[in-house]
Amino acid sequence: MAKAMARTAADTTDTTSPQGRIRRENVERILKAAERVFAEAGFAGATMADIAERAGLPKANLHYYFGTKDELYRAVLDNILRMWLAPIDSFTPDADPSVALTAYVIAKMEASRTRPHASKVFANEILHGGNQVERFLAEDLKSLVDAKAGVIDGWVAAGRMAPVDARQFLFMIWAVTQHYADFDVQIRKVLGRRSLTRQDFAAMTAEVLRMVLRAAGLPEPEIPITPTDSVPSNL
Amino acid sequence: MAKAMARTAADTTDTTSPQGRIRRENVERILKAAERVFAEAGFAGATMADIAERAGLPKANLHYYFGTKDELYRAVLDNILRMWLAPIDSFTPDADPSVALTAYVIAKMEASRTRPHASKVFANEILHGGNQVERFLAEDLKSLVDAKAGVIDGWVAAGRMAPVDARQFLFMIWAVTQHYADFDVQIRKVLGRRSLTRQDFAAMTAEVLRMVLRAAGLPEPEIPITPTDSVPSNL
DNA sequence: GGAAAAGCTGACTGTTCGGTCAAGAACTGA
DNA sequence: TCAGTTCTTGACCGAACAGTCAGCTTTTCC
Repeated sequence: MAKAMARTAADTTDTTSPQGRIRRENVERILKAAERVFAEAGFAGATMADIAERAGLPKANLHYYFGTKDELYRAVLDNILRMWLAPIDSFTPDADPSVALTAYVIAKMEASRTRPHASKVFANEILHGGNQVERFLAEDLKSLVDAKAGVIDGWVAAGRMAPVDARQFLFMIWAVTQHYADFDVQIRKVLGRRSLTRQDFAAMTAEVLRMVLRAAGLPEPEIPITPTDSVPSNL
Repeated sequence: MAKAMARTAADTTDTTSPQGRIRRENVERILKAAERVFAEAGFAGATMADIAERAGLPKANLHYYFGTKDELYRAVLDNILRMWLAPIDSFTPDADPSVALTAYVIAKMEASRTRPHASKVFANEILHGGNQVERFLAEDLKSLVDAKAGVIDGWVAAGRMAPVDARQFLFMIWAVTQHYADFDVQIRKVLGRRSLTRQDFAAMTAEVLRMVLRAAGLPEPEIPITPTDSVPSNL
């Protein structure tokens, strides 16, 4: 109950405050370890001891920075949600549908490749009722989808892409791209691969893109996809 | 350690044996309750007490039929896996791609509608490493996918559908259709619906089908989809 | 250099949960 | 009817776990 206790999850957001170097570093280490453990074991299956071990810190230290397991979990989720919304910015009324869709699919596939744990934590949360993200879904995400569905409807009305139910179309993109992170085990086993390389992802991305563009009634790109290694990460 | 203890999960499979009526009924009740609780809470988050309460039986009774929580979980998974493979039977070399794909997508969407808990339990298992289904994935499912990919490749080679990577195409169908069970919370919140009715599912199925057929370069169906209520369930 | 603040942590606690057990009730078949 | 089998269940146990805390060290800032 020391005064320091008051500085917890919420402060993670505040990257401008002059919080100590030590605090910042440790919070980051803990969040990184927690994201991984929560992804692998789910909220209930994860233990503070596991997370502590992965972070290389004693368990009591976690409780110093994050009062409770719940608080730590919410901090991990916050981190993930903030990242979730960004890449769809490419959807604007004036944008070329092909270009916007291509950029979006590539960004989502890159997210699945580079931050699979984040995707899994989110999937796990939704799967088990999403109580922790109810507000996010019903407000932030809904607003975004409403807006972007409007953009897509505009594209359709202008004859720039085939008629689709904009919301279902977005669901399809999410489902397919996130599948490569969330169901990686299944994909690897079915393909008989031990792991999915960057090359694998490049090929899968190209194929997903092809199918998505076809579903939108758009011509397939001539240029092959070259994945970059630069994906902004706030973790 | 009574002799009866030996009759556990494995017997669930054997529906022909003249096992007692009471046993059969209770095993079924427990499996049904367990599927639901495991779906809602995951393996670690589910408690035997929760399952017992949902089944309307004392906890010790569960341990009489299923020795351990692990054993019960495996029985639930077994039940689900058996169901997983069936609907893709419509993929045969001589079948019409449009008809086969339509039947498959409808079957998968119906599974998501009528057995969402099963889908969630499976998703949860894969999400957390799939240790319990490793053999299923690497053997049964891989064989099936290899075979059906061959069928699809044949369709493509015969010019009966657009060129696709058969395996990625199957992943897409799985991802999209299962998404409606696994991510139902997200879908409901984004659409602003309290629940998804049969009519909602009919509309979503039609849209998914349209996108899948387009992705396969096939003409869209003239006839609207009319969902049936008859989905075989072995639970 | 020194005092206050921030950070650290081993040892501990209360609770929850999977699993056990022994004694009895209900069912079965001859 | 009766013996054997199957089924039932409250009470209990040990392990695992989240969370606490008091006393300590390190850092910060004047």
